[in-house]
Amino acid sequence: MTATVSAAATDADLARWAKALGHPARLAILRTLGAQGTCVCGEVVEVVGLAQSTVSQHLKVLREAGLVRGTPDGTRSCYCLDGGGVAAASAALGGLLDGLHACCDGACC
Amino acid sequence: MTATVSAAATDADLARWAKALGHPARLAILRTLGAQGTCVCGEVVEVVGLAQSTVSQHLKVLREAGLVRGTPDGTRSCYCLDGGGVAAASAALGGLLDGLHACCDGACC
DNA sequence: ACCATTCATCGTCGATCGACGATAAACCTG
DNA sequence: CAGGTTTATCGTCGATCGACGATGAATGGT
Repeated sequence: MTATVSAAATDADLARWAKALGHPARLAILRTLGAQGTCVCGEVVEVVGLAQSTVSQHLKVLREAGLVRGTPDGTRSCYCLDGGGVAAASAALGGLLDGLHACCDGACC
Repeated sequence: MTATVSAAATDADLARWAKALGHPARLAILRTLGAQGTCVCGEVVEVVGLAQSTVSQHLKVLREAGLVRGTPDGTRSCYCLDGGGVAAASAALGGLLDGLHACCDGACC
């Protein structure tokens, strides 16, 4: 089932994912999309308590980072988590962080 | 050992960690610190190819995010990865991303 | 004691972010 | 077709980022 998670992630990819995650509002949006399965922008607007245009901007950032997919559905827009993107980001970030080992566990610094 | 990794990470913590990771230069710095066990700012400067003041700024960001520790060592500064911080960030980010499940695997969006 | 080295900080500059309101486009509904 | 809804985009504004050079403080070496 690990379809496209194996693509080597560059540092630019890592940074893009991390940057997209680096804002509380976007975390709230991701959680909202994941928890409720909510797909409608309007509901996200209510949950995060920001202006509709601001939420739209954050959704755009998340979409361009590949963490969220969205398709227009009539007058509304259906936004979902991009499972592949989330998995790739998780693997890449986890791999990065877990691959780091401190040179000295509290000894030298 | 893994003493304080269990502290509940807030969204603000998540965002701070992710933000600190959201820049290629800082990823390079982390990798440099991890790979070589390098502790001296000057070496990091050479590796990442940025001005010394810029690297110092990035190191400050990483330190304030809790991913790196640094102590002055004579005229130099000894910078190391903060194993606890890195582990906490990894656990928190991984937990967040792995806890998200798409409402529809490619079906609705 | 003097000088060289190393690093942190300051000031600056352009670029980007984050928020908002306003507006436009697309789409149902009556 | 007219009116209402939903969303994306534009323009704006202040704040922050990211880069640099210059400066200063602390230390080590001669």
